[in-house]
Amino acid sequence: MLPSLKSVRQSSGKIMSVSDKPDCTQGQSAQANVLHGFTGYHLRCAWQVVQADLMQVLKSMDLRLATYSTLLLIAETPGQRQSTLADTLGIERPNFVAIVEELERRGLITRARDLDDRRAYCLNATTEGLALADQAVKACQAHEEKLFGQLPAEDRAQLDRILRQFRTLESGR
Amino acid sequence: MLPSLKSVRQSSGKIMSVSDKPDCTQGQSAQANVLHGFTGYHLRCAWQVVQADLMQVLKSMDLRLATYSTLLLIAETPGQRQSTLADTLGIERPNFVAIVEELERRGLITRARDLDDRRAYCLNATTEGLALADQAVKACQAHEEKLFGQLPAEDRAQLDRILRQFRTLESGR
DNA sequence: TGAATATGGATATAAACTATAATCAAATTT
DNA sequence: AAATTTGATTATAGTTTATATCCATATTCA
Repeated sequence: MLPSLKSVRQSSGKIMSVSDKPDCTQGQSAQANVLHGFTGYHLRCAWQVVQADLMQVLKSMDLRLATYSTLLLIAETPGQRQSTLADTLGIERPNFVAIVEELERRGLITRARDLDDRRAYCLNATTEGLALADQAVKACQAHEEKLFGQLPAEDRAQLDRILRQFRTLESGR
Repeated sequence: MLPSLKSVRQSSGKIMSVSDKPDCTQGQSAQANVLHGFTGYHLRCAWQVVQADLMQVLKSMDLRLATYSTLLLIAETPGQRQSTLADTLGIERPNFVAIVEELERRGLITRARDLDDRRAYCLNATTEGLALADQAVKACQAHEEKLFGQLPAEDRAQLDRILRQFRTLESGR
């Protein structure tokens, strides 16, 4: 999706320095990267680190971020319709079809026709699905501990609080 | 890339409740979403908000996240090679070619053969490229103010500090 | 020196993810 | 009853990311 910007080289050179002639002085290694002045950049870097590890964890259960969050949501709120779930997850309905089909094929969820509206399906997790969801959540908790456990408990709590507040402020826009 | 999980519905139901028979009780609306217990989830949501707005801002200058960060890096560290830049940005070299070609085609950067290694190019920003980079940075600063300006200054500083520390801890792994 | 190997850049290609238009059946509206 | 809307689906295209291969130049080393 996006360049990862993992380890942006540091630069000491002046920002936006003009160079008329081809400048091939490599390894001059800059010290001040403008991006480092952006909170958004740090958010991105942090999420990238988390995502990379998370995808590894989920891969061991043959789950992707999309199938994981879908399975979890169905397990938590049984009986919901596909379109409702897709909206909740912010996934386009057409793209959601394949995800649901995969989960059903793997016996993790069931699709039952809604008696009140025969066009709609009601999605529910099977026993196996619930078990996998449970297992996945535990794995993700361990993953979170591994990643964020290094932060001082105080900072970790602050981070959570501030991110929550940010979202609250933004959603009311 | 991933489901956005924008507005995960809240649930009050017990987590992982088993449902043997098709449960079509819609709108039961859950209160406790396991995902809300994960810092990684909040990071993701926050980044999504920032990203969406950022892309809008860049779009007005006909830039994407990839071209924006590439242009900025070239402007800051002139004379670097393509492969070095690609590595720095975490972009696969083959995918980087099109990005560089676009920037060159638009007259924002130049590619000069390295005299020491005639296989390599040295990338430099043109005057127009530097101007656009400057403009883009200013636009992004405004965007940051708009988004994070609502947070208490104290929280904003904390957020920055903690995210930086997180990255430092993770990079030493 | 000359053959083997490595590297910078490019091409081709595939997989994954995201987005839009259109279809079908069932529901709702007028 | 006709027109419109909605849940689910199909078809399709655009975007991003990843891998294998190729060419030309550099480097290594027998």
